[in-house]
Amino acid sequence: MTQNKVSTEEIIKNAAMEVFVEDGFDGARMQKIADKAQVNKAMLHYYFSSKEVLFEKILIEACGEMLPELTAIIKGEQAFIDKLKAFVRIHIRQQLKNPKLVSFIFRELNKNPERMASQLNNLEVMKTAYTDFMNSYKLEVEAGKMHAYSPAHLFIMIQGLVDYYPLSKPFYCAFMKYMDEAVEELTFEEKLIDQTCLLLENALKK
Amino acid sequence: MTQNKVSTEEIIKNAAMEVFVEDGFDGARMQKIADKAQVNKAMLHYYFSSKEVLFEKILIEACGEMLPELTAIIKGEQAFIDKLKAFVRIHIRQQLKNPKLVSFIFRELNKNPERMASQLNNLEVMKTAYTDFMNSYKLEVEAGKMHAYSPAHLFIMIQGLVDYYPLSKPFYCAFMKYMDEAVEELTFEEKLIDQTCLLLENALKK
DNA sequence: GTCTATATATGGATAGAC
DNA sequence: GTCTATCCATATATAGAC
Repeated sequence: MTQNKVSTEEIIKNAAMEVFVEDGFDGARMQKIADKAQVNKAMLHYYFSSKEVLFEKILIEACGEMLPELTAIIKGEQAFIDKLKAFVRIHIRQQLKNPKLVSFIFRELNKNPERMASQLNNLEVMKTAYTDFMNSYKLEVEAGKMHAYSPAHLFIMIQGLVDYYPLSKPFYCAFMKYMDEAVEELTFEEKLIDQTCLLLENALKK
Repeated sequence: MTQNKVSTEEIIKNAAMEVFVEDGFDGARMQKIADKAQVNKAMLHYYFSSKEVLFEKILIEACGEMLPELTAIIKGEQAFIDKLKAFVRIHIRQQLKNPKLVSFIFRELNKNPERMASQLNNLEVMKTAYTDFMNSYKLEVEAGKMHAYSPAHLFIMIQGLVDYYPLSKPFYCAFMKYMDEAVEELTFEEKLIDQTCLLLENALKK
C-alpha cells in the first residue's frame, strides 16, 4: 500500500530547496520556506531542529542532483571521443535545466569548502567515474591517436567548458542585450554544445 | 601637499571590500566591517548612508579590479595566437591572486543580474576589447590559418577555460586531498596555464 | 502533528553629546 | 568627525494549547 500523499516533511524539503537555491543560506528566510510549503514556521523546527540542520539536508540533496546520469555514459563501451561528446551534451543540458542550482553549489562551496569536503564521500561515484574516464583517455594517448595532456588538468579544463556557461548565464543574457545582439536562447545553447564538442575534438585528435 | 594619511572613508571602504567579498551581501555584518576598520558602526552610516549604498560602491570597485591590464595586451600588435596566450596567462594569474573576488562577483551577479546589468557601462572597455579580439580572430580564419568557430561561443569557451579554476579552486583543493594527491599549488597552477594555452592552440590552429 | 503566541537575539539605523 | 546609547524591525527558535 503505497503512500501517494507527499509527506509534510517532503513538502518542506522541496520548499526549502527552492528557497535556499534562490537566496543562499544567508539570504534564505525560514518564513519564506514556511509560506512556500504552506505550513507555519513552527513546523520547520518540528521536522528539522534548526535552519542549519535543514540546510545541511538540502545541500546533500542538491549535490546529488548535480551528479547526473553521467556515470552510465562514462562506463559505456563507446570510443573515448564519443563518450566525451555525450558527456558534454548531457552535462550542459542538465545544468541548464536548473542554472540556479549550479550557482548555488558554487556559492555555498566557496563560503564553506570544509563543509563540502566533509561530504566528499558523496563523490565516490565521481572518483571512479573520473579514473575510468581518464584511463580510457590515456589509452588513446598511448595508441598515438590523441594529444597528450596532463589528465588532471584536462579534467579541469573540460569541467570549465561545461560548467562555465550555465554558471554565468544570467551575465551573458544581460551582456547580449547590452551588445544589442538578439539571440534565441535555446538555439544559442544547443550551438554552444556543438561548438564545445568541436573544440574538444580539435584539441584532442591528432 | 599630498594627503599621505589614508582617509577614514578609504579605510572603511577597504574593510567593507574584505568583508563583502568574504561573506557576500547577505552574510556581511556592518559590525564586522566597523571592527575591521577600527571605527564604530555609526561611522559607516555617516560616510555611507546604508549597507546597500556601501555595497554598491564596493561592487563597482570589485568589478573594476576584475578588468585587468588585459586591454593593453588585446590592443597590442602581436599575432592573434600570442595575444590569446598572453590573455590566458595574465587572466588566470590575476584571478588567482584573489580567487575570493571572482566567486564574490559571480555570487552577487547570480543573485541580482539586473543590478550588474545596470552597471554594464563599466564594461565599455570589455565591449571594445571583445570586438577587437574577435576581429583579429576572424582575420586568421579568413586567411585559412585557423578553424572557424562562432566568435560569441568561442569567447564564452575561452572565458570558461580561464575563469573556471579560480572560481572552483577551493573545491579542487579539497578534492585533491580526497584523492590523496599531494600537489604543489603553484606548480599545479602554472601548469594549468600552460595546458590551457596548449589546448587552445591545438583547438584553433589548422 | 499542527497551530498561536511569544521569547530572545541580532542587525541596521538614528539621536544626540562631545 | 567621532563616539555612546538606543530604537526598531526582523529572524530564529521555543512554549504550550489543541
